[in-house]
Amino acid sequence: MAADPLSRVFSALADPTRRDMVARLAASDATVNELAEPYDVTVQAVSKHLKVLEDAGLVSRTREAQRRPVHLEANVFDLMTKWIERYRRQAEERYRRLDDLLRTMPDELLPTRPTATAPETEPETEPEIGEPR
Amino acid sequence: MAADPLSRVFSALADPTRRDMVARLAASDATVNELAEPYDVTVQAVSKHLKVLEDAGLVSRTREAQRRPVHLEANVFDLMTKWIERYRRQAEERYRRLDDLLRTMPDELLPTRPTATAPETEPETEPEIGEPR
DNA sequence: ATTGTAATCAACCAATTGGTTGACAAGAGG
DNA sequence: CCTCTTGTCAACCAATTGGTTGATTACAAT
Repeated sequence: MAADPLSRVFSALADPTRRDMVARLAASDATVNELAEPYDVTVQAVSKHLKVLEDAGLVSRTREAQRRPVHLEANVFDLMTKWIERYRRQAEERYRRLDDLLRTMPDELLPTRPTATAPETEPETEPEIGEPR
Repeated sequence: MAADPLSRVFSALADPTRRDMVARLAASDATVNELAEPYDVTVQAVSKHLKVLEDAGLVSRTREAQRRPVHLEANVFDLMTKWIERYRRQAEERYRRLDDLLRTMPDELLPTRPTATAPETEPETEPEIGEPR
């Protein structure tokens, strides 16, 4: 159960049952049994799912008598949206630049894609990347 | 390799190597060998990673001579952001309502959390949830 | 003290995952 | 025609995952 935080969050939400639990927890806190009720799996399986969500920081459990109400920690969503928006924006910026280039270029100069990386469209800036492995 | 589209996208991004590839593809298209270069795994492993990204719709390959340049399809990000934003907003809305309630409630009426689901803070609307499984 | 309820722990199992090596297909260029 | 480059396919392997059953912990209530 190693892995960086971002991987844990993405991985936790890669399961439909877990996503459904998150969706329901967005409406209100719930106990493990309440959460387990709609699914046709054992309570133990749901408990395991909750452990995954908890390890990802998406959920917290505050013990209260013998019940352990589960609470959604929605702020962790920011981790993902930040990552996604960063590269989405970068890709869009890239399209915009390519569009500009094609629009201002005389038709007879349009290249027939000599290689995959057209030097003009890729200024080779930003040597740093997201996560170096 | 079944699973719904959303699960595939989340799952594809749950791997650091795959996320790094997406990050680099946001800057420019690249061939499989170019992509494989920074990582100390075989080209075959990278090819497998690309298959996962392709199945998730995050990436497309257009064959071009014997090279197959890989291209990022950034629009698929919307699938995730839509899902995330929906429940993030719902959770925030819930906090807002709870804050309002506590602020307008006379101090001596504050309950000692009799059960996890306080009826006043959870109007029981919206019986439909994300994905019923 | 006994019983019941809520939840977790432990061991096991089948399927999936991320990696490997080795063989192969498809072009490009001599 | 041969060879090199680029990439995939196939079979295998260890580790992880999502599920099960059975036992156990921790309270509450009778």
